[in-house]
Amino acid sequence: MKQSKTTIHEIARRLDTSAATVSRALNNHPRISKKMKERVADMALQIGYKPNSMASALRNGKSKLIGIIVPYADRIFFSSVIRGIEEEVKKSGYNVIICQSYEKINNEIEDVEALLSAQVAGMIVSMSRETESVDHLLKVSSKNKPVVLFDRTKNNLEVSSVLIDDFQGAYQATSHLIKQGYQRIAFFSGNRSVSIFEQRHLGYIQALKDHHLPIIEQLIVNVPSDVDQGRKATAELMALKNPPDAIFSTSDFSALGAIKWLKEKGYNVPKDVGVMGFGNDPFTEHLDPSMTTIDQKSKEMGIRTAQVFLEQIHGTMTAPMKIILQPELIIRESTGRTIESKS
Amino acid sequence: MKQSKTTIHEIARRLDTSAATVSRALNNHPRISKKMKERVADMALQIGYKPNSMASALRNGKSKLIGIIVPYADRIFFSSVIRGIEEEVKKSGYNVIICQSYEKINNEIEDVEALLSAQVAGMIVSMSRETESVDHLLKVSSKNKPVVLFDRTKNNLEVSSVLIDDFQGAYQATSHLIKQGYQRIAFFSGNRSVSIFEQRHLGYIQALKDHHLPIIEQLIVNVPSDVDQGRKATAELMALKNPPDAIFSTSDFSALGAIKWLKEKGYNVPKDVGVMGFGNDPFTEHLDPSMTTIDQKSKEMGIRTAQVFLEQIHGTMTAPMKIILQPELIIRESTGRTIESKS
DNA sequence: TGGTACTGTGCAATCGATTACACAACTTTA
DNA sequence: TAAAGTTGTGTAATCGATTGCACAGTACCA
Repeated sequence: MKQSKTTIHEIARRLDTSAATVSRALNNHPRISKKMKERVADMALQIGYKPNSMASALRNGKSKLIGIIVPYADRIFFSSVIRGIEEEVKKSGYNVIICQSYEKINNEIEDVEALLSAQVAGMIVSMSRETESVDHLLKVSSKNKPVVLFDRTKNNLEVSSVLIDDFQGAYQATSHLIKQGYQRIAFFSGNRSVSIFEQRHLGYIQALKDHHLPIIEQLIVNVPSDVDQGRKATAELMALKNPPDAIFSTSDFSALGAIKWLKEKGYNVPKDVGVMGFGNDPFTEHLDPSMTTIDQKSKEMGIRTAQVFLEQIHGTMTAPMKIILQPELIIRESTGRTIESKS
Repeated sequence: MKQSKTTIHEIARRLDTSAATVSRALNNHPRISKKMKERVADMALQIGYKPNSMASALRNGKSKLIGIIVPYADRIFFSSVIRGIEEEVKKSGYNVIICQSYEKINNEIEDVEALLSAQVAGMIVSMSRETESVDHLLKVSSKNKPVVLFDRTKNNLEVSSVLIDDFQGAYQATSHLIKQGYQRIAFFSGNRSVSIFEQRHLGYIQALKDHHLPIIEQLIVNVPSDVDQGRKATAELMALKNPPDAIFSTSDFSALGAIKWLKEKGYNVPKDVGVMGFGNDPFTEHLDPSMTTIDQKSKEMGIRTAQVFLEQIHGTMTAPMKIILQPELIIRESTGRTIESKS
């Protein structure tokens, strides 16, 4: 009941002028007198005027909303990126709409439709595992709305992307294990059809080659990111005639499974078997032994992704760019075998 | 270039009818003939029409956007609630906008303004620690937009809220410790000015009383939710003449600090000292010993919060309601001292 | 002094969807 | 058969902000 409406028309009415003048005054239009601008500003403050962003978005076709699509909002990597994005775009007056694909391409497509319907200015996406084609995203960029991918991307895409250097991460991880004296390093690959896992695989291979270690196919296994799968895979590996003396997992969760299984069976981690994860999930720090892993710079990734997005918006859609962040090796106890302590 | 515009006017033009008819047809208006509805539906499909939700929101004053304000989007509890909310409201065609307050009241107020400006249909909020007054939220509900609080709330509020029964959670936790044979149970309280921590404190006290154990003020300490603070507090408690034989922390993080300190100093957890957390953060499961804690039903809380919100929207703002969820005691190793094994 | 330039403001259309009201054509009822 | 009701659709206003165009008034210039 206080103030029925707080629109520019209301301000205009009270100031006995027109809505056009009020609008221009608020937008600091050069042809409006200083005095009028002040009067408008005062009145706006007085009646608590807040612009209706939908109305202006409708009028000029550009909203201040950014759609974000991630597989799951409660996975620490994604929520951390989201945090970074929100933090960064808020400065420019944007808000973020979150959608979850649950790793399903159909949900992802529906989310894109819903976000287009909501008239977002553009989208930031980390693709579902199922996603093969990117047609649904090209449809967005063809509407002149920027699309920026992070982490989960496809190659040769006409959209920008922000990634970490998964090859480097895996390379550093493997090299670290080698320097610690491990010789038979098993590898838990993820699904190699996903680009990030393929890159990690290549980094692992390259590190072995560069250190003149043989590539043993038997030690390379496809393990989903899951504690129990990590357990199972470890059990199988350790049952080999020539079991590995270290495990490098592309996922912290399967690495956790490895550590749990090894501890249960009486192996000493890291003395008997070294274990290294990938992701630097918060739990890795608190394990016993604490887990060596690769930090993916998730919050930084969010910030950079947001920056790329804003550049695309403001720079009237410059050419797509690809930003590659360097991951960080986090050395902890689970790989802490110095060369001399090698049994 | 494909299709310049896909609006109801375009459909009307192609079907040689009016936008009004198209609008009615799409909304299944009873006065539109079956045949026309079919023709409109076909054409809509053909040109890939998607309603402009901003235009309709502008027209009828109700958008399909819900604002969510949390302290941090990357804290597992909040991201988990967000996940639940998104999952639930998506079914009704709503999207969620995420804002972070970073525990600052000023940010929270700004977020409210931004969300109002974005014309959200209502808000779901978990208040910052700093927040004392709720005026900024009443402003929203006075605009006839529902506000639902979760977890962090204030009493005697004219808005709905969804909480867990913190009193019960703490009561169960304390009782569990007592049943395990612990006698001198220390309590890491959070900031008691925050309602949830106050409730947990009361639950702890009541459990002691009901089991005829003394309340020892020395064992009740205010410890922020933080690993190092937990360490420090534990060190101080264990230096007492009569140190505790168990610690119940209102936060998993300070409980973690306790476990770490105790292990480092050679105490056996749970034999020498039992430790119990609150929150069921994912890391608690993977510790050694794994941590007994209280699950806060975060995803369920999100779903229930969303349901309450939608009821308020659709039920033309029924009276504010308060939903109290029952927490769940998750028994793990860190309190696994059976009575007979008591030294 | 007539003409050009600039300043400050208003009018009206626009963005896309919705809806009260109007009305024509047809059907039913008395 | 005239009155009343029903069916199907169109007209135009509306939500709030923006902006091209018009125009009045003043300043400046030759």
